[in-house]
This record gives sequence, C-alpha cells and structure tokens, in this order.
Amino acid sequence: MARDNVTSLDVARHAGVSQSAVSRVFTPGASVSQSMTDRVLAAADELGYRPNVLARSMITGKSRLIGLVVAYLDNQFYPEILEKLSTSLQQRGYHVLVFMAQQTAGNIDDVLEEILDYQVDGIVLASVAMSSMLAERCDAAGIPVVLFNRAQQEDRFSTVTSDNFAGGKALAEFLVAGGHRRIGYIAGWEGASTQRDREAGFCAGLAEHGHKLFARGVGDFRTETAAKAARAMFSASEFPDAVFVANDHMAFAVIEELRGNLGLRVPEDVSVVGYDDVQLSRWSSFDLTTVRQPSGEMVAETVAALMAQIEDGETEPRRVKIDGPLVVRGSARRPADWKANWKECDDERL
Amino acid sequence: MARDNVTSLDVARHAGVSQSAVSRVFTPGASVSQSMTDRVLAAADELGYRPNVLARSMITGKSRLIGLVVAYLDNQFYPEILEKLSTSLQQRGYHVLVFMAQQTAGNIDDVLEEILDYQVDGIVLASVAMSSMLAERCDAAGIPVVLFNRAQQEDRFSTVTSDNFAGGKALAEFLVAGGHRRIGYIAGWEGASTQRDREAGFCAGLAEHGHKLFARGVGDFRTETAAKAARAMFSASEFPDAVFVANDHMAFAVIEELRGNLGLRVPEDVSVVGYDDVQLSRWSSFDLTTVRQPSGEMVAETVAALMAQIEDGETEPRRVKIDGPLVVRGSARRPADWKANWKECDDERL
DNA sequence: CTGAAAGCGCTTACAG
DNA sequence: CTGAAAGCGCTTACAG
Repeated sequence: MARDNVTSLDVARHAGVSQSAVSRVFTPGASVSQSMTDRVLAAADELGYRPNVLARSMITGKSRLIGLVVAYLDNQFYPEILEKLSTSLQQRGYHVLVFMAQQTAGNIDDVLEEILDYQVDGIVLASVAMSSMLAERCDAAGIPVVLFNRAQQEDRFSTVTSDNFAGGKALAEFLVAGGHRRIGYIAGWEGASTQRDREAGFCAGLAEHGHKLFARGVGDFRTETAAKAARAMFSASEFPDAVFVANDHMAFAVIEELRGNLGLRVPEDVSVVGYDDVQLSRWSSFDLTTVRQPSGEMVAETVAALMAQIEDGETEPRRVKIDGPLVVRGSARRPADWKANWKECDDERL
Repeated sequence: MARDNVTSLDVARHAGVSQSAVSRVFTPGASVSQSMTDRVLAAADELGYRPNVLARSMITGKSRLIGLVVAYLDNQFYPEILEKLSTSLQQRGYHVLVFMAQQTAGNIDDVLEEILDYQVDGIVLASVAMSSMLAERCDAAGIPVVLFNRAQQEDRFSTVTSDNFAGGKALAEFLVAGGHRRIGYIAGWEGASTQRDREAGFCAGLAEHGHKLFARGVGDFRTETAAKAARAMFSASEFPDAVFVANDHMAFAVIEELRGNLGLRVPEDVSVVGYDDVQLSRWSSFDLTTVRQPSGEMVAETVAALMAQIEDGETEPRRVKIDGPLVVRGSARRPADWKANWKECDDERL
C-alpha cells in the first residue's frame, strides 16, 4: 500500500555515495568505476530501486513514448500493425501510447493535442489524416510524424505506404487475363489516398487492355457499407463477372453477401479480389486473391523513419513506397497460363 | 524545428502574472478569479501553451497512464477489448500504454518492470499472468492491477471474467438436448483459468445428463494447434458428432479444417460450438453457435475497478464475473424445441 | 572518477 | 484571490 518511494537519493544514502553517482550508474555511457557500479547496484537491488522514467524525461526532453493513432481495429490489418509496431519499438526502449480516433470521439486534432501533452517523441498516424494547423504544431515542436498507409498533400511528413497504384494495376491485369468482361469496383472511403491510388491503378490497368469499369460502388472501408454496395451492384439485371473490393476487410463482407444473400458462387459466378492480404484471406472459406501489403516491411520502415528523426536528427521527411506482390488464390478465376506470369501462393498458414 | 519551449513561466511573463497563477488556471478546481483566468488563457492561446503532463505527473504522482499487457492480437476478441478500453479511458482523461507480452520477448515480468518505470496509475493484464514476485512489487507500489479474462490463485488483484463455468455448462446442455451422442472438446492453453473453468462447466453439464467427453484435444488457444487437434480427433475411425472448441478463434480454424481438409459438413456431420462471440462468428461462413463474452460490460467493469482504486482509494480487490448468453446460430444442430429454452440470436450485423 | 549544485516544468502549502 | 518559495526525482555541466 505504501507508495513506491525508493528514489536515487535513498539508494545513495544506503550505499554511502552521492545521488549523482547513483544517477550515473543508471545512465548508459556515463563515467563510473566498476566498484562504484557494484556498490550502487547492490544497494539499488536491496531497495528495489528503478529510475523514474518520467523524471528522466523531463530533463532529457525524451519521453521514449510514441503516440499511435488508429481508426479501425476491426480490420485485421491494424491489430497486426499495432502488434508489430509495438514489439519493434519495445525492443528499442520505446513504448506505444494508443489513441483511438473514432468519429464519435470528436476530431483527430483534439486527440493529437492530448498526445502532444505527453511529450511523445514521435507520432504514427495509421490511416488517419490531420489538420494542417496541427501539422504546424508538430512541426514547430519538432516532433516527427509518420503517416502510415496514407499519403497526404503536405510533404512535411514522412509517409509509408505500399505501391497502391501498381497493386491496383496488377489486379486489373490479372482479371482481364482471366477473361473477365464486366469488371466492377467497390471503393473504400473516398477521402483516402490509398483508395484513390488503388482505383486509379486499377482503371489504368483496365484501360491499357481496352476495358473500363462496368460498375462502381462505395464501401467506405466498412463491412456493412460494402455489403450494401454489393447488394445494389449485383441486384441489377446485368451484373459484373468480377469485382475488385478496395481492401480485404470489405472483400470478406462482399463474399458473404454474394454467397449468403445473393446466392452467387465465388469464383464460378463472380470473381472477387481484395487488397492487404490479412490473415483471414488465406482461410479456405475465403481463399482470397489479393495484393499483399507487406506489413512487416512497412512497420520496419516506419520505425526506421522515426528513429532517424528522433535519434539521428534527420530532418528530411521520407516517402517510402513498398512493392506488394499479387497473391493468387482461389477467389478469382485464373488465366489459363497464370503460373507463367504470376507466382503461386506458398503460405502454409491456415 | 525549434523545440516547443512554451512553459508556464513564458505565459506568466506574457500575461504579467505569477507562474503559480498560470498553473492554477490549468488546474481544475483551483481558486482563480475570472479576470485572471481570461488574461492567462489569452496569453496561453497566443503562445500556444499547453501544460507539460510529465511535469505535472511528477508532482501529483499520477501519470494518467494505464499499462495494458496483451498477448494475442490475432484473436479478434482482443483488438475489440483494446479499442473499447482505450476509448473508455480516454474519456476519463487516461491513456493506454501498450505492451505486447510475447513468448519471444522474454517473460512478462520484464515487460512489467518497464511498465512500472513509466509510473503508470494502473495495469490491465489481458489473458496474461504474472509472477508473485512482481505482484508483490505492484502491491508495494500501490498500483492497482486488474486481471482481465484470467483468474488467479492470488486474491490480491481484481479480476474481471465472464462466468466461464456456467457458459461451458450451457453449451453442454445445448449439445445434449440437440441429440448429440459423441461429444468432443478442444481445449485452450491448459494453464489458463478460462480454459479450466469452461471445460469444468462443460463436463459438469455433460455429467448431469449422464454423458461424458468422447474425445479431447488441446488447441492452446492457437489456430494452427487447434486445427491439428481437430485433424487428429476426426481422423479416428469413430469421431465426435459435436465438438466444443474453447474459444471462437480456434473454432474458426477447426471449422476450416473440418470442411476444407476433412471433407465434413458443419453442422450436418459435426456440430461445432465456440466461446466469445467475436464479430466473425456472425458471418454466414461460420454462423457460429457460441457463448458471448460481453466485452462492453467486461471493459466497463475493468475501468470501474481501476477508477475505484485510483481515484477513490478503494483497497479491496473486486472479483467480477459476468453472465454471458448462449447465442444460437447455425453451426450446431439445434434441439427440436430450442426456441422454448434458448433465445434466438437477433443481431443484424454481418 | 566523484560530489555539490543548478535546473527540467510543473503543483501546492504558506503568507498576505 | 495572488505571489514567492519549496520540492517532485532525476541529469548534467562544473570543479576537484
């Protein structure tokens, strides 16, 4: 019940040395003799002392806290990112402070002000955009920001994305090569750069082969909205023989809708392809052909950008764009000679 | 680029008042006149001042940080918990510091030491146990701990769980009433209290009707292991006509295995039931009969326990056990008169 | 290598 | 209601 009050001064007294000596023992790289180290460590151990990170932060100006703002945790892609990011940062002695940016909780700027109050050393915005006013503030405060899976007009911040245009294009080529004639698209939230780039790439790919979008719906990156869009699209007298859904999360909902409510078979009646390659995609119920966003690499680049700015004082924002492969599975009819042009999917996971 | 250096002293000078006055304006409940408030706020606004939470924490001894330790983020249940917990805590001015407790990252005690270094006001351990030595330390430091979805021998800490025994029992009754004769069980990680309680309840329920377990496998709460256990169980010459899988996460993998690799139909050949009622359960591909763990209520109780200890100085640990309903869907054969004894599932979600 | 002292940015008794 | 001062637990020049 007694509040943990063991401070460096307590240790100093116990060991019969100065408080600064104790501090030095716990500061990597400070000059202390071996005998001093032993003596202090023994005393610290006895008393159960550990340095107060908050007090240290106040002086060093480094909190070793990274603020992460996330919007959708129901899309499997994000828990995966959170897990990898947190693990990677932990290994470097940093920790993740989480902020849910939900529509209901006011706008993102308020949330970001709260983050700044904690004197975070850096911020990762996952699929979230911020106002230019707040961008100004972060910049003024010298706090590095990485936009994850979102590009922004402002080139003030680092961004890490996959090559969404190329991915969209690859999907178009795969569907055209598969002999599909009426190709539809279900979009994500139209404000998102990922959505725009995927669609632009997809349409460019279709155009190259003399095709264009047969039908278009909007799913807003949400399962319910996507299912509704699919319902509308496939209730028409003539409906697509293939559909690209802007991310896997929505694609699952679309497949459910096609099979469950519309009585269509995938891929016999309709081919469905997605984007992300989350774990669920490889489950045999979905067996989804999709473009992989290499989450491991994307997180690694995010951490690298953060560390470069925090620890090495890099000032130039980075713009990382990672290639993701087309992962061929069974949810879309394959071109006859597909193995010549596309790699077979080789994961053993469920 | 210039580090954000606006302090209360800057504001004080700008407004021509004392530094303490500035501090009071930003301290809810402190005695300040309206004119002082206006003057200080104006100056603060002009300078873009916001109090440094870390400095405040040092004095008040309250960081408004809650450490959350999670193990599995691939089980949909946990992102859901994280999201709800974070949102609820944010509304109360607290924030979540995330720690991934992975096997690879050493043991949980090390991770917890790191948490303690941040002077967190409270800790939530989600499906994770800690050593009694560390428990000692938290207790000594007066830091409230809530065990979420895990009970522990030690009654030093608050726990929040669903009634796993009752849930397991309900499932047994449902399967027996459905006319199943050879009932199997695929266990979670055997060290987990949730696993033990669910199994004990299930077996008690079977026993009451003169049944006992026909087969048993261990899935360790992991999809791959569960699939393997199912493969073994259903490769025998005589296999179960129903199986309770200790959580939904594993149940999906089992269903995939049964359908995909073993060529069995669910529920025609085998009934499958799970535990948790995560979002995926309601998707028509799975349509899983399961026991709901009311995540909203469980999080609310967790937050309540935390706040009671942090803000009201409550010292007695709470042991909250929440009832969860059996959710009847299509993955298990239903008793003829089931609507008389069980409620139909009424969710409209995908 | 070691200690005494200043200071990080706040809150909070203590006087007035 | 307001200000001057002490102090939270550290790190880091500055001397020695």
